[in-house]
Amino acid sequence: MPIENDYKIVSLNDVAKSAGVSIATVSRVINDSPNVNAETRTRVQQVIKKLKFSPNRVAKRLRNRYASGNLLGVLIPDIQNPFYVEVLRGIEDVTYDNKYALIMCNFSQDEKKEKLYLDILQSESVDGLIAAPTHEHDQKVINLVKSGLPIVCVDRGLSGVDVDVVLVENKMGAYAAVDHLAKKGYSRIAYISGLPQLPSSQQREAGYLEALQANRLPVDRELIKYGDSSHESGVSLCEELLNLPEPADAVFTGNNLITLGALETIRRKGLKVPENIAVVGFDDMYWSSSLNPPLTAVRQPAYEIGKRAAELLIQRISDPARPTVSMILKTELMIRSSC
Amino acid sequence: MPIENDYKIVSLNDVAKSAGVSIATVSRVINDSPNVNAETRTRVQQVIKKLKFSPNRVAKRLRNRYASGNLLGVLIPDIQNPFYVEVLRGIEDVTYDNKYALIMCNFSQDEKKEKLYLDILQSESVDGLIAAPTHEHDQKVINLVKSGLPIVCVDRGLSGVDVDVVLVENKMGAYAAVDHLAKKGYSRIAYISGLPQLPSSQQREAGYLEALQANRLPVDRELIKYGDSSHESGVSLCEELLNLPEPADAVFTGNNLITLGALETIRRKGLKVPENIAVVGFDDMYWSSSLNPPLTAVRQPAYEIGKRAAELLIQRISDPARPTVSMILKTELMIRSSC
DNA sequence: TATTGTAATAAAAACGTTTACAGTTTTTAA
DNA sequence: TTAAAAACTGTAAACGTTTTTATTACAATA
Repeated sequence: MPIENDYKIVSLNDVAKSAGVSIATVSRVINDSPNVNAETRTRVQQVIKKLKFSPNRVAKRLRNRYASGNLLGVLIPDIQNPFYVEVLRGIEDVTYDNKYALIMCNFSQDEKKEKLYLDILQSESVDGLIAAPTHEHDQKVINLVKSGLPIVCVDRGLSGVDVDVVLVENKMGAYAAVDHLAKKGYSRIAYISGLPQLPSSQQREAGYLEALQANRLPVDRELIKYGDSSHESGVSLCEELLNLPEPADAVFTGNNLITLGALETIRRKGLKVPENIAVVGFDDMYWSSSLNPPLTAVRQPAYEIGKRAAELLIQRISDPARPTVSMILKTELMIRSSC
Repeated sequence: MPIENDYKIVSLNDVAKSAGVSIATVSRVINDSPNVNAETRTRVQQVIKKLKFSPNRVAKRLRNRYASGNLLGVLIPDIQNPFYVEVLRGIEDVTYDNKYALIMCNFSQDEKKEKLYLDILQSESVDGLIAAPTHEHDQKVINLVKSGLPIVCVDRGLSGVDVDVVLVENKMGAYAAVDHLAKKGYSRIAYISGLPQLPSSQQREAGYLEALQANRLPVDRELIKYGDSSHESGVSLCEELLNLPEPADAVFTGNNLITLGALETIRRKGLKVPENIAVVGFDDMYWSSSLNPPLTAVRQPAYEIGKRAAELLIQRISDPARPTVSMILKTELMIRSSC
């Protein structure tokens, strides 16, 4: 049962013994405390180097539960979505520069998994957490915020509690996309929504509706489809839209994966974009221009979102009292050939 | 400086006091030890539930450094590469089912970052590690293997040391791709390689050369380009190939990102695939058929790789003495329209 | 000279677990 | 009835840190 690991890990104690000082002194040396004799310091440093000592992070975190263990957590809804991967990269670049380690957890839009990972993260005594909660009333995350754990939300806010949040102008982004479609002359513009309980889905729907109204287009409830934000949902819901008695002539897709799913269906049916049906997607990808046809899309500054979120989190950790902020980033409509 | 966290975490001690037993008994209850009175057990369980106690993983790991802390590490070379994301998903599904938590570290093909993360992982006392080393002689990983830490390598092996490894038939995959191009009548077939020190790059090159030879095509060194496995390298190296006095009429790209980069260049130059230049890529993506044109590619069973690796790792943790295995998975040529 | 202050260091406690060991009670067997 | 065995429970040590408190040596001051 016990795993034998013949490798003896070197501890403060080993260093202390070898240097002929107490462990307290060694600790002071590695933490750059003042009040340690220059001579002693160099001697200890030499031993540290010789024994290849590096402090055990686990012990450190156990001891200092309220100081920094240099460990952050990230809770990602869906690692298959390139948007979140970009966010992750932004986060990681910042945390790396600030010497934080990162526990990344992907819960695949599964609430049970989310809960488990939150428990684990808490139990690992992370110093802070970046999360995209499943919905605005995600009690588990709300409790965590209330408990005082530094948290920054990305992509989705949290209702009824004061928390840092980084997101984009979802409504305006959607408006721009749909307005673009309308101005091009399309009149039966569909919307394939992601999970309807997500604030972002709702805001995008609001933008969609507003743009229709602004262009004096009627709202046809048949043209609004709700899915679960997955690639598969894009495939099937687009299929439904095309099978309508009076099919859509354009579709605004709620995220990356939905877009790709919709394109797949359109291609399989042998239809042409934008001749038979125009497409504008929410979320841009660096290879959007290699799609068939090059995709017109609402670009979210995903990397930037991650970067900002990480910066905010690190700030909050060092100053838990600073007032919370909501950072709203702009979107940009990337016009290519799909509309 | 110290972060105030008003949330009092409930410990074994709290439960013990509240239940009127010793912490040892509580520990036995949560670990399903035998030899605890049924009555006591239920009483303790009730208190646990009431106080919402959950054991502190950090303390647990510190105490039991050679038993399981239910924590694994993953070291990913490039999270932007959809291939690794699929591998990650495979790993995560298995570890989740087996109640392991995962620390995922992305080192972006940066050796310094890799080293840092390895140190952290070790210092976090992970029970095991899944890694894709930067090259066969990655000393840091080799040392870790020698130290006795359970490790499984994916995508790339490790020379001179006995370690579990999961990879694909790179050479045969590449052969199939290039053979397909040759059979279609292309004669100036280029290869854009990823990082040349990667075993996988070398094996793919070997397959490329072998297929040329088998089809009695001459080897033109100008048609082999070495990059760093990035999207950017695909963009620029493809550009070079097209600017050749006698340009390539087909290109076999060494991975996902390179493929996308190459397609970008081709499109920007106003060239048509496959009329002006045929493309076959290594690595398939679930949206490959939505590319312009639908991409012919060598599919690696990425999810499967991750899944197998995680299974092997968990096996090894519970039985450190079992002989190491190399698991070689098959590739599949997905023929679409880019060639 | 006696006292005080300061700098450097050591000793010890604490973080939350698990577990070896010891102690106590209950059960079993003779 | 009693000895031995089994079942149960508690005590304390240990994991590797940081930090508070105590100790020492020595210089400065009165």
